[in-house]
Parts: sequence; structure tokens; C-alpha cells
Amino acid sequence: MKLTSKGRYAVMALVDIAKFDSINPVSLRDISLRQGISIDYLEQIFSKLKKYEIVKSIRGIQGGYILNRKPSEIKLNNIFDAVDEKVRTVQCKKESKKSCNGKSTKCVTHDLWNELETHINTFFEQKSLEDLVINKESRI
Amino acid sequence: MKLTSKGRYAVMALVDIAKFDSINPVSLRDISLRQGISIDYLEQIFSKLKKYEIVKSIRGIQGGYILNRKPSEIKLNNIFDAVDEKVRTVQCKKESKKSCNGKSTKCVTHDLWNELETHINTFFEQKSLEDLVINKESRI
DNA sequence: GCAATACTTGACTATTTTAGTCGGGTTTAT
DNA sequence: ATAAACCCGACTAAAATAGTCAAGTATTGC
Repeated sequence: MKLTSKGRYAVMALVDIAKFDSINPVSLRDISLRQGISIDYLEQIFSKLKKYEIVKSIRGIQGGYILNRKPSEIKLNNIFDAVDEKVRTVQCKKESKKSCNGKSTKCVTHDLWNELETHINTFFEQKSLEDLVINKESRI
Repeated sequence: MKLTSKGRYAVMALVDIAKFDSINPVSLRDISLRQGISIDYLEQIFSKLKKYEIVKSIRGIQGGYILNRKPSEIKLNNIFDAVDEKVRTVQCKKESKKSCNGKSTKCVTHDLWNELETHINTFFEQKSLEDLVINKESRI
């Protein structure tokens, strides 16, 4: 069980924007410099964040990204959803399908994973970008 | 973010033992047949479970594994710890070390990951093997 | 004793995922 | 025009995962 860097970077980058400027767009170049993440990788990440309407892009010189909503309205689960970093509820293997998708006999662990997923998601749903920004005054 | 099959299999196998027999050892062969997990892979997993004293082994014919503690005393986090499936608190990269391990300026996300880790672990600490066995009466 | 069952150990391998890189665009302010 | 910046899709290296394989050792039942 692990958290991958894509989700981590997404959070870091968004916190960076939230802290740095709430009006003018922030360029990936600046985020890259401040956070030590390659621009190319950031582009991948922001492409997804944009698709999920978490950020808006402004093209051309002086362009960059701005948050599409208030930090308090951007929950961590939105961010993780956007970058495909979801808790993987493991589906049952082909061979054990017969014992799993029947009516009454499901995998023992099936419910457990669902419950766990709910639990973790609840945590993420309650945490917003604002919570992270408020907690840490320091410029990174 | 995901759960790997090693942890999943470990839980499945232990639930299997807990359900099947609390006195006589259960062989990996039987678990393999019931759960559809290869014996070789189960061996790897049980080697770790044994090291962590979650199960006891009985060698020779009619041998197998038995639980070392009552199902109510085997918590999920014990199991995941045993098979190395831990929540990975991502440590900060070398490049950004300077901004992270200083006194007051830590990664924004640093605290977040710690908090998340605690949260997930709490969930696992509260869930025992017994909870899983009770919930599901069906033989898998 | 010996055969069969089952655990023990460690090396090996294939597949998948992750974490990026790279190249060639398009848009827009100045 | 040109430089800054976003856009997009393909590619790749490294690491993790999910297993396999082989050569044991211990125990029991006959």
C-alpha cells in the first residue's frame, strides 16, 4: 500500500499555487523551480488537473495556471481522482470469480476493501487545500 | 494508492484458517485449493507471517499452519506489517531535502502524509481477523 | 526404515506500474 | 516576429509486484 509521487506532486503544486498567487497565473516553470519537480512531469499532472476542472490554464507569455475554485472547495480526493491515484479496490481474480460474484458467497475480503476505501476517501474528502495552506505559513 | 495482492492474500489465507479449523493445522495445499492462490506464493507469505508470530507451523505429514493467537487478537495491521505492506510515507527527495529537513520549513505535504498514515493505521488496528470471520458466514 | 506429506529457503523471472523524458506542436503578449 | 508558456502523445528506464522453480529438511504412518 502506497502513495505515489504523482498524487504527491499534484498536492504540492496546488498548494504552491494557492500560496503564491490567487490572482495571476503561476507558470509551471516557477512551480518546477520552487518544488523541484520537472516541468515535463508537471505538464502531465496539470493536464489531468485541468481536465477535472481543478485548475484553469492561461496560455501564452505570462500564462500559467490558476485555481478554478477556492482552496477551501478543493478537496484532496478531487486531486487524487484527477491524477488517477485512487485506492485500488482489488477486483477478484478470474479463477475465483465463481466464488465471488455469486449471490451470497462473496470474497471474505471484498467487503473489507470496500470499507477501507470508504474510510480513506472520507479522510480525503474532509481535507481541503485550504487546510494545508493554513497549517503551513512557510514558503517552500 | 493501492493495496497489493500479498497483503490481500495474507488476509484471505488467515481468514480461511480461522474459519476452517481452530485446532488442527491447515495445510497450504488446502488453502491454495480453496482460495486459488499458488502454493509457492503462499509459502513466501506464510514464511513472513510465521516470522511475525502470527501463525505457528507444524511440519511433516498432517502438518500445516495454525493461528498463534486468537482471531480477535490478530489485527489487520499486524498482518500488513508482516508482509511488508505498509503505508509508504514518502520521504522527501534528495533535491528538496534542504527545504524539508530544516527547522521551520518543512514540505507542505510532510504533515499531511503523516496524518494520513496515522489515520489508515488506526483503521487497521481496530479491525481484527475475528471481525472478518464473523461478518461472513459463507465458506469461500 | 522409508515413503509421502508438508514446511523451508533462496534464487530467479516476467509483468506491470511508476516516474519520468522527449519531441513537436499551438497560443498569446509584447 | 519571437519568446514564454501551455498542449499532447509517444517513448523509456527503473523499480515493484507477482509469481515460479529447485533443492532442500522435518515428521508421521506404515
